[in-house]
Amino acid sequence: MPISINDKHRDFFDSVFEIVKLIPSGRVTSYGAIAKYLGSARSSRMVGWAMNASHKFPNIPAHRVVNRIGMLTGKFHFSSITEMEEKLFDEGIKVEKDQIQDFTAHFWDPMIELNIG
DNA sequence: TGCATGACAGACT
DNA sequence: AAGTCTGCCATGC
Repeated sequence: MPISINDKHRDFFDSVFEIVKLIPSGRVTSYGAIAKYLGSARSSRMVGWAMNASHKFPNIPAHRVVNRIGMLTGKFHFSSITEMEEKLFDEGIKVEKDQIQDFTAHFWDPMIELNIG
């Protein structure tokens, strides 16, 4: 494995990736929401770290994860700083000055969405 | 080994 | 209300 993720962390990272993969196109969620869903609400920074590592894996829509106020703080970690915004735009999400417009309407909360049913 | 640093968030002042 | 501090925990130097 070229990635430096230890076994004991793989679970957390994997869980994060699983959730991120479940985010529907055109929807977004936050680091904190994912952390909370995983039972460690205060480990949102680790979710960010997981997203950093997510680029090494396929099919992880990291662009659908932003901070709690809908700001694209992670855009610098993409191959180009406009990639994140462009991908969101393609999914129908408008971004103005790194801020997702009408953020709450696009917000996808795993605590809610993954608990129904 | 110790200290600083994050794609964060919430508490506190 | 806005700025600061703290928890989280893996990494890098």
